[in-house]
Amino acid sequence: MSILFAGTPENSATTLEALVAAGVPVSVVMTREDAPVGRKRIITPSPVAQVAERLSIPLVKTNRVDKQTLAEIGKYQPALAIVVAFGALLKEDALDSIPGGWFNLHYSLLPKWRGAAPVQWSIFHGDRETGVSVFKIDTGLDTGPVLLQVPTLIEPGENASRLLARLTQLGISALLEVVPKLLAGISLAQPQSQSGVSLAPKPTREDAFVDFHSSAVDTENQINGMNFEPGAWTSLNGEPFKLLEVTVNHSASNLSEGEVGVIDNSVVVGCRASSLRLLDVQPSGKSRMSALDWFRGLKSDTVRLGRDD
RNA sequence: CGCGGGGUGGAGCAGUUCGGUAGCUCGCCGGGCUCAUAACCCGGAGGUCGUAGGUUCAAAUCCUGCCUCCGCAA
Repeated sequence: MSILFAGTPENSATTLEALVAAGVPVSVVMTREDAPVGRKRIITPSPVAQVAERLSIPLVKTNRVDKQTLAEIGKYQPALAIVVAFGALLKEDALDSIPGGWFNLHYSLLPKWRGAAPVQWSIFHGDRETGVSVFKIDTGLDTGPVLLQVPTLIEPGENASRLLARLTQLGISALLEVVPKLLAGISLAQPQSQSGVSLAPKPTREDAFVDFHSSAVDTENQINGMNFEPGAWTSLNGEPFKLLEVTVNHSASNLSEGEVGVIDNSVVVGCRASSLRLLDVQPSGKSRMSALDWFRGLKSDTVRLGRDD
């Protein structure tokens, strides 16, 4: 009895490594093809590929799960497949090709936030609770019956990167609970609820643009949800300006929306009827820096963020 | 060779157009004031101006190569 593990990014690689360390019999790994990374566009194997190579597990690199790919995978005769952020949809012939079926680890409490970016949108919309779901993949987008869900509270000020790190660990424990049962032929899948469905498409750069016309709470949720992928940003003198770490400011301010000032030794920007403290920022062409350092080096005293002049 | 912005004491910046003795806001160290302080006052340490070469009486500044950080775009 062995399994196929399919995945691509960092959190998927972490999961693969943990499963193997716990004794899960992974006989073959599928990941996306090497892709250009960074400004220099250096062709780089995915994090999952790197872990598979280090662990000497057979590796199949492909961007589409077609007949040829299925044939290659078939050589290893996996009893079932575990998918953690692979990055491609599976068609019916693929789903039928593995006897035990394909199972996905998804970072939300389905049917909420189906799609590519559940972590980002759960924070963006100010959810208090999220979690992980293990479900059996069908031809829909994250619509299959659920085997196990583990909830967790979203912490105040938690951004998508930090939440993903926690959910990765939670997901590992969920898989370690489910996979042995699946290998033993035990499966207790429950259909997803018809109500409470929401979609979590990959955020656009526009989704991550901050204009400070919303309340400080909503703006903080937007920034934390969009960090660090694709990255919350606003505009400063027509240049992009990244907002890396912020928190709601609870002391009084009379700053207008987008206006920046210093209050109680911290940099504050006005939002609708409220304000936000800037902690870490990144001006265009510069490395990240503390907001105080940034403000100290400015020439002008009147600074306004978020306008598209 | 995709477009673009940087590299100046520990941090963030000015100075470069028009070469001529290293500046600002902080931080740090010491002292003072204060019931006290992240506030205020006085003093101090700390810089091969990314790097290699070139031009010049003289280069942070002008010319050339290289290294490196970053924003877009992909």
